[in-house]
Amino acid sequence: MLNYSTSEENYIKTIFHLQVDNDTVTTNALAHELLTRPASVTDMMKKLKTKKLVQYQPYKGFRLNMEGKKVALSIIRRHRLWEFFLSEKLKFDWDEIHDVAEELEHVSSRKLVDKLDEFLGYPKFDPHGDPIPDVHGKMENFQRVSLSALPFNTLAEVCLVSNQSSGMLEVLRHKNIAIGTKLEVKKKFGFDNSLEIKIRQQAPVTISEQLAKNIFVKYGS
Amino acid sequence: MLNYSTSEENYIKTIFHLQVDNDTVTTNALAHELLTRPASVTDMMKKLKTKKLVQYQPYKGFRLNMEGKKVALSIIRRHRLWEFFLSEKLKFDWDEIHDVAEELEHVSSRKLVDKLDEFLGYPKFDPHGDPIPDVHGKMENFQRVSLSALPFNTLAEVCLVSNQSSGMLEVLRHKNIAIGTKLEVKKKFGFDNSLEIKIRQQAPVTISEQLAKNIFVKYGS
DNA sequence: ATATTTTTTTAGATTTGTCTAAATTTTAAT
DNA sequence: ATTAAAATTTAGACAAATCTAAAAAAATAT
Ligand SMILES: [Mn+2]
Ligand SMILES: [Mn+2]
Ligand SMILES: [Mn+2]
Ligand SMILES: [Mn+2]
Repeated sequence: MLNYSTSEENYIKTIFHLQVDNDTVTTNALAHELLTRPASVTDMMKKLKTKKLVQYQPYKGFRLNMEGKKVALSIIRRHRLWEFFLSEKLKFDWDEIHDVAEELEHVSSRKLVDKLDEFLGYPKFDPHGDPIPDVHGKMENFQRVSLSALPFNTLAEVCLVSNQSSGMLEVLRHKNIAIGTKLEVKKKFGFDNSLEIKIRQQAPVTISEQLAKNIFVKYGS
Repeated sequence: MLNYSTSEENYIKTIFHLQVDNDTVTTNALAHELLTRPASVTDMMKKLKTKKLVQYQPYKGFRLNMEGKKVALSIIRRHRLWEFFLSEKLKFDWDEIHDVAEELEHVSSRKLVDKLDEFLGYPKFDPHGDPIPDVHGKMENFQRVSLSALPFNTLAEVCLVSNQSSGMLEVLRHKNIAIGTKLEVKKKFGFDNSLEIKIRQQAPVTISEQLAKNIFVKYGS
């Protein structure tokens, strides 16, 4: 895989994210996302086309091709591994890691990334719950977050309980929650950050903030 | 402290290293060191002068001023902390760390560097034995390396023994070596990498490779 | 179907960092 | 003191990445 400039990488990565939702990516959308001007996007699309990373016909929008997606995944891999490092090892707060990772992701030594991955224990998800691509670009196709970070009215499945104390297990059994349980969050009470959740046919249940933080769910396509 | 471009930082750092030996740094020396052309150096010196980081009069060479030195030290701090990280945590070989650190040093988040420093346990020396500047730019003014990395005929002082086993201590006592002993390496036998060392008035002694690797000495201005 | 608005592209300029070739200054040699 | 050589600077060009303003194309509205 060739080396690309920081600017090229930022374009490639952002196209990747945009084309998940929108089949074909528009000049304006990309310009808006990258805080740049449509004219700059057009210039870059010409360049990425000659480098055979995107399909692009003037006025018709663009998409990454196979090679483009491979490059994008390797950038996303670096970004999320660094985010994990910053959060897990350096104890950064969640809201501080993104901007730093945005710079670190452009240090492109293959060996660095793979050794970092090993050092971190091959994590599968970054601190935001987004899946981390492995060496081959493969990753889980769902998000994994704590219940307190799950968007409302989104069906999700319990996949992990971080605190395994007997007290925790007791309250889980009482509320009818176990690995594999499908649920959604209906409401949050700002007073104590407790959540009202709904499991299939059952009546709504209330969950404390502490409990919610220790229950991890997966959701998404 | 302002932010500087990668290119500016590489110039600043290299001037710092060159002006240790040479009182005033020349255009050619810097161009040679940075693998660039003298004309490019002149251009950059004009810029660094307007940014008040160097003293520079055409044809007279240049030096970093106080602010320039401060910036240089913060770049060297980042460089050496990352080298330590790569070697200590990611288990890179010594000869692979420099090029990667050359890139990582330009990620300038202050918080990142300070948290990395903390994570690493505030190391005082990088894997090459070069001192690491602290948050305030202060550092030891000597090198610390294992005896096997000490240049020939350089007076040095034993300051650390990494292996404290009784066998180790026995052989050290027998050879009259202790913390504070002043010595120099005279010769290396390629066959088994053993070293001939000289302690003050005493007759020369031979030291095995294994032993040499565990004895650390300090030397330099 | 035409006119209007929005989107996208082109044309031309700018900034940063680099280069080569030529001019200038300094240093060294005769 | 001249002359030759070396070091440095200037002049002018170029590539990368960006911008503004104008032109062109596509989408929308009447
Ligand atoms: Mn992120
Ligand atoms: Mn980025
Ligand atoms: Mn560097
Ligand atoms: Mn080093």
